[in-house]
Amino acid sequence: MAKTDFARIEKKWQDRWEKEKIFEVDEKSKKKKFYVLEMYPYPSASGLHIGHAFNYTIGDVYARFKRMQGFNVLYPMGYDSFGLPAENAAIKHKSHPKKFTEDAIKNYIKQQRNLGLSYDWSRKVECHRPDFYKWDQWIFLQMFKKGLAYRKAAPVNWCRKCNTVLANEQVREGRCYLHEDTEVEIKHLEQWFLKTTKYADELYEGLDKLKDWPEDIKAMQRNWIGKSHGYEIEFEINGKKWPIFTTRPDTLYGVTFMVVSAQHPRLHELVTKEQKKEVDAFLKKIKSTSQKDIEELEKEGAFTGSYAVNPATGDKVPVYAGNFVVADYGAGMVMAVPAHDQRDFEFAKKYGIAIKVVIKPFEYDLNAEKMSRAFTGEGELVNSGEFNFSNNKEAIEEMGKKFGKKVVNFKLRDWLVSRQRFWGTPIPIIYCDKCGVVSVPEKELPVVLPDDVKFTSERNPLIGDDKFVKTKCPSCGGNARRETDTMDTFVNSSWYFLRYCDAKNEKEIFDKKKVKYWMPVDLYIGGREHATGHLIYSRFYIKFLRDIGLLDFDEPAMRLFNQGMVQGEDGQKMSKSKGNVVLPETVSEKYGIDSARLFLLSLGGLDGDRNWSDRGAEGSLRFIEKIMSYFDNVKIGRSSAKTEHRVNKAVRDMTLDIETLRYNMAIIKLRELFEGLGGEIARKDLESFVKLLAVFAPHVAEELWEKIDGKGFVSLAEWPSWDEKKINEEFDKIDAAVEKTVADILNILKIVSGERVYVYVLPHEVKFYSASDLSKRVGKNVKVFAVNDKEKYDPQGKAGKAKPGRPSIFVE
RNA sequence: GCGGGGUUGCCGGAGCGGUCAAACGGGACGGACUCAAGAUCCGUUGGCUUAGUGCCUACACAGGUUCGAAUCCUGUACCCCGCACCA
Repeated sequence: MAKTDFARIEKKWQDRWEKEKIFEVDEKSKKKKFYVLEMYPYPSASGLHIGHAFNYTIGDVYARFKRMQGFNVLYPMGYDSFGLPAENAAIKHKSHPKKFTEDAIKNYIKQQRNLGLSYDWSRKVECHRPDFYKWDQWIFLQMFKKGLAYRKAAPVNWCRKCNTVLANEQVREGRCYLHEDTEVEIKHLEQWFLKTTKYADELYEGLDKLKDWPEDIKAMQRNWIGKSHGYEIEFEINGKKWPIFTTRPDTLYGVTFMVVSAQHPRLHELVTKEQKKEVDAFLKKIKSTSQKDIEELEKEGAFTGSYAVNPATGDKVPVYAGNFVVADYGAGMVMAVPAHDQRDFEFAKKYGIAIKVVIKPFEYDLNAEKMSRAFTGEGELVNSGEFNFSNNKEAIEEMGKKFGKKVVNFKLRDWLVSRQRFWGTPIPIIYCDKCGVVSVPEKELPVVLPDDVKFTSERNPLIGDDKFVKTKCPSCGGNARRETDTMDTFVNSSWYFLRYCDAKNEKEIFDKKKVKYWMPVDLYIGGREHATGHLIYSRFYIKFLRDIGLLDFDEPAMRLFNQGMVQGEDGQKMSKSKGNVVLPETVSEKYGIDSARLFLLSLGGLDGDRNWSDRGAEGSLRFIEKIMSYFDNVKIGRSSAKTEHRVNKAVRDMTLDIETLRYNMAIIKLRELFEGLGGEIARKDLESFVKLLAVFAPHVAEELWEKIDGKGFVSLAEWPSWDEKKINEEFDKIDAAVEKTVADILNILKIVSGERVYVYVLPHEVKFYSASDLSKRVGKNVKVFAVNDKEKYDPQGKAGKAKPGRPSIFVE
């Protein structure tokens, strides 16, 4: 289909770039640094599809652009190579996940190379390699020392398909993030956690400073961290103080019962002998309810037999165990005000608990007996002792302070990092009967995953591997055993971008000076799905590493960009089962990868979804082929003022468009510029055109650069500058005038028939009107005269009607 | 329920106070070239009207601000996406 042999051109330039190592960088440069990063991929066995190509092309264009602008650009690639699919494949084929992983990586590299991505491959990071995960373990130990890595028994999310626990961030609507059909079960296990909550407030407040992060991502993080201001109020139960968290102390006089979470660790303290049976039955019932039904779940509970003393009224109110109270939010217990909270209302109705109105709506009265739902609006306090008649909203602060204290609460939970799987970073911990939990000494790192283990679907093969498990206690030298859980793979991605700065360091996690030079990331590109996972974890890691003195900045990435999805031609998500997967190899073969890059980038804003389209790719191919044939017989000489205007304007506008990631706009301007090239062109202007093209279609641009004897690689050429003085909007007006004249002629030709067209132009405008161009455009024989031309043919005296920018026309 | 973002011509999608009946691409249609097809080139693609004009209706809907709105404000409807029994 393509006339040009793109495969040849692509290979030629990819080989040269690689041979000359032109994209490799170091910190010694005097140039200003720029760090472009794409989220590193999990190397899946199925390889890359065109959507990945789109993703990486966004970064590649930017890296090329900044490089040409004279920045020292760090643009690395690596692999998030721990994870379940490889382990599952190993189980299935009785092999080792390492083999699957490394094969997949090889394939990825080959594919990415074929996309023409300008990575510095010398900095490649693969997190399944001991030289990388050693530092995962090292960080873990630093956290352990500071008490930020800790072990606790807790209700945790368990996916039976993954055969492991999951972090909160990996549970979506009660289901496993990897298995949409699998409901997560709650188990009570002792697990390792990282104390993300230590930084909850900084993670929350820091979002305001991330000016160049998308609003929706920041909103999602705010939502996830869930900072809320409220009051802690103590209720006395059986002589002990039990604090609760509330945002509505104004309703305190309306509390008619309390609800403690069914998962509350101290629930048993509240259950009396008489009620034990009932509570146990209730707990058993909840356990068998699947997570998914929770949305529709009716509020249920059981009376514990205990009573709490309302600090405002001194009244004793019953304490229930309930299924709608979250154990680890606030205090795991709530005060219930059925008159003014819908959940409490439903619960009270079900169990026949008193409903006491304490807020009266301004317009009418409430009757507790007759209410069909809770009143949650604003009103006037009643039945509230000294606070009667005040506005409930205004009373919040005063009542909160009187009966409790102001506190801030977060939804964010500590990060559960233990995984009961093999293919992850081993947790560097040893259990000794005498000394308890002991960390592996730093000099013994890494704790390496063994190669010779047998995989079964039953359990983590490390458990049965005595060579791995049996060890000596570093503290007392006695017999001890290693932790067999590994870490969540999101641990690796929390800091991999730091390792790129000093990927081969064997002595330390990284050279502080190098990281100081490159970090933070200037542009980070990746999917929106990482909003509340990776993008929070990595922010947390940065803050921790800063606090132990390794870093001197607060946030990993200054600017974040979430690309849209590339769907199949049918508008559906690409998947093997739908048969709509588009592979970069196929595309390259048909259109050349440069056409594909150009097409994908020109389909609209980069953050929107787009459908692959063979037709569209053909359109881009046509454009590239036209460019190539233009260069076959371009006349290099002097540019007209108009050409200079066009080139300079395009350079100016495209520079801004690329800077702001509006590649689609830049490509349109490139097309317009090309359409306007004609006649002689100065070498400098022609070179500018190739440079503008080079970021989008690098192989073709290199080929053209060579053809016009450009110096070195266009990939390293200096980004064109523009001269504002050469930009003269008059030229655009003239173009518009010519267009208008064409339209006028065609309009007249619609009404009258004629073969010869005469155009009469004011003398100083004659040079803008080319008879041959006009003839071609209107498909008739056109003659152009100056109005003062004595020789002109003008039988009807039309010439006199010509105006500036508006020639007169005669057709016969 | 809370939060984020949308709604533009046949389609995708620009435009973010006048120069807009609205970029660019795709599709469709007409023409040139050709024995023919393809490729390429030119044109049309809201309606009426006209020797190159003028007018009407248009950027989800309804109002408002303004000399002037697809663009700003308010409300309504619909759509997409996150989070969600968070007290």
